[in-house]
Amino acid sequence: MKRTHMCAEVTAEDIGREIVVMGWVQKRRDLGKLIFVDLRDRTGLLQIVFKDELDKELHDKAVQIRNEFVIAVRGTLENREVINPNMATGNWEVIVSELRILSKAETPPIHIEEDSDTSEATRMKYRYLDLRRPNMQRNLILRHKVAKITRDYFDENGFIEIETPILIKSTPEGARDYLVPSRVFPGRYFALPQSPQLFKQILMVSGFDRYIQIAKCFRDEDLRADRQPEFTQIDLEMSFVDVPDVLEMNEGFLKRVFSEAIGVEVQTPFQVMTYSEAMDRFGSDKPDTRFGMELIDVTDIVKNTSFKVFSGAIENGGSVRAINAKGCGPKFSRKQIDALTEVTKTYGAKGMAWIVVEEGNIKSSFTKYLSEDETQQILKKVNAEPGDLICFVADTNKVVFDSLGHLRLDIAQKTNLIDESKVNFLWVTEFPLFEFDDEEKRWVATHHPFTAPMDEDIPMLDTEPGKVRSKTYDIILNGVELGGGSVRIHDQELQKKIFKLIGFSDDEAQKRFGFLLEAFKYGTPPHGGLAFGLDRMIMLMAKCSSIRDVIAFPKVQNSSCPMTGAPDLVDEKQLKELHIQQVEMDDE
RNA sequence: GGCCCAGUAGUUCAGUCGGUUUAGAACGCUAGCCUGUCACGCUAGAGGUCGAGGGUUCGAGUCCCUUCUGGGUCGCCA
Repeated sequence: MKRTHMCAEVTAEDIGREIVVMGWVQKRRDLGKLIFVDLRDRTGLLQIVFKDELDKELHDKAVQIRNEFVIAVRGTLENREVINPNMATGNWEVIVSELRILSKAETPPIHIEEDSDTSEATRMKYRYLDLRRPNMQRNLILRHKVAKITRDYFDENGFIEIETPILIKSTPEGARDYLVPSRVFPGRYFALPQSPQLFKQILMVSGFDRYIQIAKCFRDEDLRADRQPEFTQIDLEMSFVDVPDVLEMNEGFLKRVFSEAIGVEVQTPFQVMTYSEAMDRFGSDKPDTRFGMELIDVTDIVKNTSFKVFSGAIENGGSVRAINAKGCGPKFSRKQIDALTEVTKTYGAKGMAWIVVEEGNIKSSFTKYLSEDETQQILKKVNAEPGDLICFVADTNKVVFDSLGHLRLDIAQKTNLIDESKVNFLWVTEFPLFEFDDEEKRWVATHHPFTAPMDEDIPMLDTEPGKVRSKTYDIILNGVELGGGSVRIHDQELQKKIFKLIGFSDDEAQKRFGFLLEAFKYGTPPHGGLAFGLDRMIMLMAKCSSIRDVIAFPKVQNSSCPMTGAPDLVDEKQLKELHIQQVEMDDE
């Protein structure tokens, strides 16, 4: 038998024709002398019918059919006696003349249906069954579409797709590397790439002008709902560009891919916000701009207050800021406000001060320590109205931003403040070039050591490196970091200066990135690029809450794969070839 | 490494204060009946290491300790 149609692709024109369809048995309804089977393939369902009166032998065979059997049927497509309006192919059915049971099936541990409520553990172990579910199939088909549109768009804009190696040299900064032992060189290791960063810059030196790759990347760090140890980036790099060129090209890409893949039309150019503005207004470098509740700085008002929690934080160089949860006063009990305090403590706050505004009265955890004037000034500054719940954190700026930024999201979620239909793209730009690493007591590159400083900030490299802004940009969608990149340094003298600032001696720089520095000696175009997290992009497009749902075979939280049992022990012989000896671990 | 949630039939769950003969329900599964079902229906039945180990107790699915598994999160992720 040769298949003529996919299940859901039959049309009215096929009525009366003999067709052959193949697939899995979704559901069997055995009425005795009449058996209905819903046959499923990638496209959907089609009802097939076995009638005892037409062919006794065929009917007896059909009695054996069970869920998830793989069968092939030949038959005639007919109009149904009773139409099912809830089914795409509900007008028709196949009157079967020939049946082949291609494969039997045991009762599956996962029911194949649109919304499974099966546990993650079972889904991961039986991933092949989980992937039979229509929504999982849709997710992976969407992923395929996005990959295709990506290649089309960048191809049309002069980008060349080039593969970079998976076995590379370890570069110590950044995330923990996955290592691969060398058989040929005892004691030496390849690393798996955390991103193709250095290779794509070298491709610019090679003159390819524009590079694109849908690249697998690896980072040996702990997992999250939106983080897997191996993940996929849409990675690109362009020559002879500055920041606006990169932004424009990628806005075009996002506009196109959202339109073609999911029919969502977005306006370009996107909103652009500097890092410093994002932190100030939202306490986050990836603000969700679908709602307000922005941070309000009350430091000036309480600078000289006798309330030590506030004045002490300010004396130590910190600040006091608030968010006003409009109308949330009556919605939160004391117990729930305590829960909000716990949220802020997660991010290092020592506590949270609050005011509930009532008609002609306020309830508060702290205003008794303030003067009447200070309280009134605060209420005015935060635009307090009856019904408002105002939350304050006083600490270092880092803790204040972190805790209030997350508290803002937490309250918005709890009170359904977020308009889920919004698609808010946002560029966050001008991240600081350096951060001070308290442990190592030195400046480290915020993005990576090849990121260019803003031209006008270059003079500050010598005086105030912490204030130097960089030519960086992150693309944020509804509070999720979708990607980021930068314009790179192409000037050798400037590069040397940066290395020096982050405490790399010439020797060290040579040892770590020598090949790149060597390449830069032979004529380097100005260049910059960006990488999108493909998994996250698909997750948001498919409205999933975990990237596991858009990856065919993801890892679970401890980075293992329950389906295959990886990672696993290997033969002693394999280890010997790789010059690896197992060391007994001490249990302490 | 820390904190939080969950683990009882193939699946999803209920199981009260530690005590009610044999740990229940729904779906699924098995068998029989059924000619227009599509949440098919009806009848009967099978199915349990209550994640594992230890402890407390006259008595543990229930309390305590340890551990495993899955999830969320902080740290981590240039």
